[in-house]
Amino acid sequence: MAKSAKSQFAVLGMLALLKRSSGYDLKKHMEASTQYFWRETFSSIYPILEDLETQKLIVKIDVRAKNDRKRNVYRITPQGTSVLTAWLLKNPDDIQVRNELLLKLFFGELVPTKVSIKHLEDYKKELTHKLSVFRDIETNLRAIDSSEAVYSLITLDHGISQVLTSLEWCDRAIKTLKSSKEK
Amino acid sequence: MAKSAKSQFAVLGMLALLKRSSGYDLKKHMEASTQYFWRETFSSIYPILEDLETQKLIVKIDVRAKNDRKRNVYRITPQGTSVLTAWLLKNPDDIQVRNELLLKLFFGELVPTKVSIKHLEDYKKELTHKLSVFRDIETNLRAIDSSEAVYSLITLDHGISQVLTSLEWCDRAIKTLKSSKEK
DNA sequence: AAGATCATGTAAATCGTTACATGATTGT
DNA sequence: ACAATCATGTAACGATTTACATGATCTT
Repeated sequence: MAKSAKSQFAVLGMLALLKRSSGYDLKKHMEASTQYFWRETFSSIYPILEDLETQKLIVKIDVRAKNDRKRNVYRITPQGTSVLTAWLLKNPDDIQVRNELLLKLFFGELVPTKVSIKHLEDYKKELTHKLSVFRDIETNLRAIDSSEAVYSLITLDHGISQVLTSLEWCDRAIKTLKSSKEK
Repeated sequence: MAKSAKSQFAVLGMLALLKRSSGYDLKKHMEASTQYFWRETFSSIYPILEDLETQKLIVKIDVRAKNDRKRNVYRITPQGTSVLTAWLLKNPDDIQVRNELLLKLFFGELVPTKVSIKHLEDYKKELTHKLSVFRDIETNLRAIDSSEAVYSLITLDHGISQVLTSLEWCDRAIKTLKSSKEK
């Protein structure tokens, strides 16, 4: 496996959780769970599945139950599990963030104050939407036995608390900009 | 300029703020200010400066004051300013996040609980360090006239509040994992 | 004299996104 | 019949990171 290959591990891990899945389903599951901290596209998933199969970390299995569509369903192999586990044990690398909003705000003195305020207000809308999506996911997760969803709830809690903090920060920033404008 | 070219705008914007700077100084300034939400490497900065010069968005200026080292100092041109401003007005794209810690936590059920707890505790250390760096920067910014540093303070406030929230989240997550372990 | 830091770059590898392409099946 | 969505891929491009490379100047 390549040096970094984070996408490969994302796919391998999802497959380990799902037990058996096609590339298509994998994507759909990620959209409903990891979307806000990790996403993959079909264009990355399919080649990765081939790669993983070549490395014998996963195998294609024949499931063609009653009138099922033709699709490539995979499961993880023992080798795959051990490669995945080794990665999970390693201390995660630093997240390299690139926040375009913050960059534009940092350059704020180069444009009228109202531009920065506009960006912040647009961002608030996004955050509010995100929050409602998170709340829905939370409701669904709490409906099933929450002890089964411990890890989902932890990552979700991260998302919710970050969003709430961001909303408060937006308000503070808007207030600061409005008052600095008056001077 | 290329379609996205966010790095180019980061360089162009820094140059606009600094009035005149070499690639080297630009990098140093970014390390002291935007590092936690935007970073560039020398390998990207130098080619970008050449590019921007070719496009006449910046010009090399001759500063060779008393025994100064030889270095390429640039300033932004009027064209550069207008290209930069146009970009600053545009609504920033969504941030595409990839958080490896959250991904590993999401896969937490595949490894012993203590592994996830370890990751969280390591992360807390990082966050604590980051917080102390932020506090130092804050002290320095408040020392100079804070009305001059509005935009720096806003981005810094973002960093500090995110870190504080993350620390609280870590504690909640660790607590949850410890209690789920007992069952 | 030596080590740190200033200062600038090139080349290769890696990685990720976007656009393109195709066809089957299901629901209305 | 038609639209939506299931399902899988390829190709091109764009962007970023890492490794490599070099030499000057400053500090101790």
